[in-house]
Amino acid sequence: MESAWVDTTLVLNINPCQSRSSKAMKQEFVGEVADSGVKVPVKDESEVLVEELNRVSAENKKLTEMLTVLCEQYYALQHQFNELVNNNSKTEAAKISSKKRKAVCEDYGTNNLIGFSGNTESSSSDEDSSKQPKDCLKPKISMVHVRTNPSDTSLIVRDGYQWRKYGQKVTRDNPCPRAYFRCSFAPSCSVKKKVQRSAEDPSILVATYEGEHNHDRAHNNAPAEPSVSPTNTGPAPVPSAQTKASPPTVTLDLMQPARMEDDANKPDQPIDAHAPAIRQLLVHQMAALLTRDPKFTAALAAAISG
DNA sequence: CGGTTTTGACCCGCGC
DNA sequence: GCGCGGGTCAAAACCG
Repeated sequence: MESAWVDTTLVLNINPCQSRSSKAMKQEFVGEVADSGVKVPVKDESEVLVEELNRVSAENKKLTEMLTVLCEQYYALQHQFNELVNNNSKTEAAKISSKKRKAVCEDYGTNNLIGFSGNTESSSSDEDSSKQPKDCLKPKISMVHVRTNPSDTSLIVRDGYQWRKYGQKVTRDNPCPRAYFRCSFAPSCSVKKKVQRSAEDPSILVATYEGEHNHDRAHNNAPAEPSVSPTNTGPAPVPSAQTKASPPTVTLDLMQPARMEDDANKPDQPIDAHAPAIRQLLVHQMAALLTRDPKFTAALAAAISG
């Protein structure tokens, strides 16, 4: 993806001059002259158009601002959640098994939440305690659920790190293949990542991270998805801000709104130094996704002009 | 040409 | 012991 900062202003086909053919406009003028008998100055019409253009531009700007605010809130929530997860994980970091083979503590079928569920090995949830494998003591494991476009068949979850795919397998419980990735940025980094589509909802990618990165993100200025904390011990959850393909609705998979209250109650939450860049990237991505969808732009243009 | 992806083969743990 | 299935290896293909 391009790294350059791009204006996030939505380019919508809402220019009244373009939406109306010149022929139609001529006829309109002729009709006005014929009906009233008084020539309507072209200047007035152009003023109306300019006014309309300004109004649409203001609307456009407002939408962009709303998007930015949304991204900020999303980032703040994600940062807060990741910190909580990391704090909980440190208490259980001692539980590391050298065993190569691990039973996978994944429950894709019951977990449809979009977002980040860290440290599934922490077994803090009592519902899994009964069926938890006995050797489920392994390096830090976390899961990230990412909503993607269902038509997108790639198993790529961009999280800011550099991954090298080393295998793909079709598992029994899921017709979608599972891809295996290894961190290729540092040879000493043994973090692995498994990515598989959810069996229930193919639009959801489930990424399972094993291990901890012993390095920073691959490229700090790279157009990667915002990592919540550059020195995070776990994976960086990916903002799932994809547009739904078919309906002209936009689904932003953000955290529960109730969490915003928690965020407001903790003003001393440390803010990542990369936050502005991340926000910009988020806005950029969302805007790009939205503007790429002709249905969305058409619907938005209709809504604004209507 | 070097890094990445693909893909079939192989390894190994687990259940029967 | 055997078969199954998940995970990994490694050679070939691909790509910039």
